[in-house]
Amino acid sequence: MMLSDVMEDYLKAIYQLERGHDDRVKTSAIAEELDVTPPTVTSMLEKLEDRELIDRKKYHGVTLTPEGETVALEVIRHHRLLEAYLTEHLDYDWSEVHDEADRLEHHISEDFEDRVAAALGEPEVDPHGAPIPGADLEPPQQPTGRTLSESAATDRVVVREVADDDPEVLSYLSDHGIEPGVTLEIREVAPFGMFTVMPVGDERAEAVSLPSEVARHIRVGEEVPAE
Amino acid sequence: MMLSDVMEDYLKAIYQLERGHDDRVKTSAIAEELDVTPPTVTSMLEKLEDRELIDRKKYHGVTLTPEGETVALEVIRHHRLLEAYLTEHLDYDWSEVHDEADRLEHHISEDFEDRVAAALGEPEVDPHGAPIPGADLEPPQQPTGRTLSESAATDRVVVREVADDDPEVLSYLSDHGIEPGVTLEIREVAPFGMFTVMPVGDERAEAVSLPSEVARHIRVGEEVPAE
DNA sequence: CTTTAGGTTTAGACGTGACTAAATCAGGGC
DNA sequence: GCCCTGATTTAGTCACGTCTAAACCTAAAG
Ligand SMILES: [Mn+2]
Ligand SMILES: [Mn+2]
Ligand SMILES: [Mn+2]
Ligand SMILES: [Mn+2]
Repeated sequence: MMLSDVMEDYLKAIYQLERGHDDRVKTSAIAEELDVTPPTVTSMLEKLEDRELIDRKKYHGVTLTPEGETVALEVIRHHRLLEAYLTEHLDYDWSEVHDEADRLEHHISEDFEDRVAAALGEPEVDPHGAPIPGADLEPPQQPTGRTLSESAATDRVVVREVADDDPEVLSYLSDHGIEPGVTLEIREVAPFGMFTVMPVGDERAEAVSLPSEVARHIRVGEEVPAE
Repeated sequence: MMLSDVMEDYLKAIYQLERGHDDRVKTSAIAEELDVTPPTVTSMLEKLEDRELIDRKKYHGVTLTPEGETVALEVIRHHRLLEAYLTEHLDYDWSEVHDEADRLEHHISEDFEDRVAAALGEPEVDPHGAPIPGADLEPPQQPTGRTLSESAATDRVVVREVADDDPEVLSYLSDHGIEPGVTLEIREVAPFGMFTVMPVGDERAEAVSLPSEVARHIRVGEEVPAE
């Protein structure tokens, strides 16, 4: 089955929207995600349905079939391995890798995928902390923990994942010491959802305030006691 | 100017056919090179002419404009840098890199190009011995020397470039000790154009016979006296 | 139960890059 | 100098992925 890169992007988008708890994914959600109009999405969904990559109920959204999910996971594996490779071996900053990976993900061979994975030592997470699907293309388990925006003042939390693709936001965060693995002390939660946090362990760190749109994309977990 | 990857492939093909001494490049030559039908080529040439990337005289072929040549050189730089990177850093054999590079060349950013070039130390040739255009995109000078098929028996020559893309042929050649840098002793030139050569300096090397189609793609130069 | 607003699909169009079949041109042979 | 063969272009078609405008369905509000 030969799929265009556009089809791959639709399947990836549907997968990610499904994980976002919209268990049936709506036309308008896909249109927004991929920045196309709803009629465009409808016609693409018809093609994906013909190929049995999605289940569709007219007017009531779609879900991926197992085959569709496998394709999506393959694309996501490519994407995240590329992001990891670019930061590890080509000196990219984590804020810069997304767009490059988003184009290349459709054009690398399975051989390339294997070699990149080997060069990295079969990594389990990408530079943003997102899990990289294994070569078996089983769905990685849903990340545990909560988002920063669901946390309370005075909590101490560890950043697990920063699920944002905007380079501006990402480089702002890393400039202020926020990246996966860092411990944060939550100083204040303002009523309009502004979180003020303080990276722990860095002498020169200062408190940073993050609006809820940003806090919502930061997944955090419990602080793990030093082993 | 936004160019599709298909347009880039046409410009690259025209560039390479121009270097092959067809100073005006014919529709049929491009069709053959890119494995499409002549009417397909004609309609693409009309588009490239509209964008002033080629000069076209109906029924009499095309030449690249300076702008078209720059695009072609950019694509070729991508291609050859990728080939070099894949062999140097991802453990590919020189016989395997062509197809991978041929797809990726259209999808990497200028930033990626720069980082790959830096990681390789601004290399001047790709793994097949072909010159890599510089970042300035000036045309590299035409390679000097002659092809193996233009050489005579008893000559000792150094392989400069193996200008073949077929992985089967390339891995056959490297299995028999023939790759850029190797010195060959020409043992025999059969009347039907079969060249029998012997790699010098490798104990276990045996003589290899190469038909003229293969010998024509091997560029050789004078043996350089050890410095 | 009816209305209506908003989301979805249908209808019709367009540009790209490919094809086949048919018309046309150019250059070599006579 | 005319003819013919082969290369090239024209003409018409198709699949893809996108769009806008219009029709249609659903579900929530009244
Ligand atoms: Mn993509
Ligand atoms: Mn990522
Ligand atoms: Mn290519
Ligand atoms: Mn090469």
